[in-house]
Amino acid sequence: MDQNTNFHQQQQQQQQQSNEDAGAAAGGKSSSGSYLCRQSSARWIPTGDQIRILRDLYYNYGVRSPSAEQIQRISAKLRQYGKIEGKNVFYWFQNHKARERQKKRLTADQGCCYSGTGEMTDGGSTVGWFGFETAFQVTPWPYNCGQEIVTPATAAAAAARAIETLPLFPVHAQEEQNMNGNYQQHQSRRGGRPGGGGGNGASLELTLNSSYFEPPPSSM
Amino acid sequence: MDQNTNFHQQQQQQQQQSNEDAGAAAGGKSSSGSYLCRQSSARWIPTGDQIRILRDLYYNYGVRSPSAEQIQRISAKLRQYGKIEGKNVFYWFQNHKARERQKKRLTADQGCCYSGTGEMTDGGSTVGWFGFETAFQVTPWPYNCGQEIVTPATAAAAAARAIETLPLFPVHAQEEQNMNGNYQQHQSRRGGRPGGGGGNGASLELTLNSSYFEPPPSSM
DNA sequence: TGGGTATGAATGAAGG
DNA sequence: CCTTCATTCATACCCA
Repeated sequence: MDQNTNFHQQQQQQQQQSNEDAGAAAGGKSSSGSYLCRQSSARWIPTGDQIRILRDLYYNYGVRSPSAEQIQRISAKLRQYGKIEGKNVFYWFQNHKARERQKKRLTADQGCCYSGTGEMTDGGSTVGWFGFETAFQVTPWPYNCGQEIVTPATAAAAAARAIETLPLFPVHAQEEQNMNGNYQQHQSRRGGRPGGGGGNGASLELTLNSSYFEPPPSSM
Repeated sequence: MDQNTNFHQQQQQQQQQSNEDAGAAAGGKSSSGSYLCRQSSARWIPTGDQIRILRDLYYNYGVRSPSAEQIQRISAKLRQYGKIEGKNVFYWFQNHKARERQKKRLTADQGCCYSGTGEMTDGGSTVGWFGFETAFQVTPWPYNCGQEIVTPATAAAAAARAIETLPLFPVHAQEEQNMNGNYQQHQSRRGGRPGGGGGNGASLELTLNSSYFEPPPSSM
């Protein structure tokens, strides 16, 4: 029982131990197209190493939209760590990029700068979102008004060479596997006073129709 | 030990049978003896008011997939009732919609169970992608050393208007006594997730551009 | 205490 | 590209 041992990683690299997953590839997918029961993983479940590499390519080498050949190369490479297809790599980059943008879009925009509502005091907590983060590198996202991923030019330049030869460093795998999980959202006092405190029901009706049109209270 | 002492929030209308405002009392106590763990719970725990509003938007106003701007607005609004981030709102709608659908599907589905589809024997594994890669042949090297990324926080003004003009809460916000009778969610607790860090250590250096991979998907 | 359920969060895969 | 769907994991929280 790990009770509070909070060291569980946020990320879930579910199964898919090593290359070759039981059944799935072995033609086990035939029979039963029933949606109710998934006979085998219909979808690719990246292994920790695969994710590590992909993330490295993305953050350290600036790979964002690999071309077909690159995808082939990458997938071939990653295949060493588990079953994978080109489309998986393709989708991975697409999703990763899209989500990064989405996150940005959802976290800050109009206001530019945090609002002094009092709750948002924590700078880092608000940006938990996906918690992407290279295992080693850093990609300090300029949250807030920032609107760009830095990715040092060096890395970009290196990317060119990287892809061609795809160095891919020897993934030093061990220790932390929670590359993705690490966000610490302190939502401590979210309930500063939730409705319960004192008969919320009634007070609610007014708040909505009024504020919705106005800019956030105290924001900006 | 009272590990978490989760005093997150009161209210947790699982099945909102009684009422959200019911257990609101607890709020307010700050800092419990909990150490070692962000008792603040890693995940967002909506307050009764927040849920009420979200549900109202969902059921009474048909909001199902709010846009980024709407999400921001909504979250700003809900922030009055407790800490919340844009992603929370985003996920809330996504989950709510998905689950409603799933439920419906599960209950109304039993009649048609096809079994027998999946004609795709084990063959298409690696190549089930048809000409996908070919289609992407278009850009050999999209990323020059410059990291494109266009400004995100731009074209959005138009969409923003949507929510502003939305009817949004006339004055009565509640009464969405949810007509759901019983929830019957199946849960396939399959667990798993091994691999994690353990073991690779394979040196990953190599040269893909050589000829390790199959010939480039140059047109099919 | 443990099981069960509800639900937040994450992400692969597509659709448009 | 952006949005949406489906699935699954993780966890809060209830109840027996």
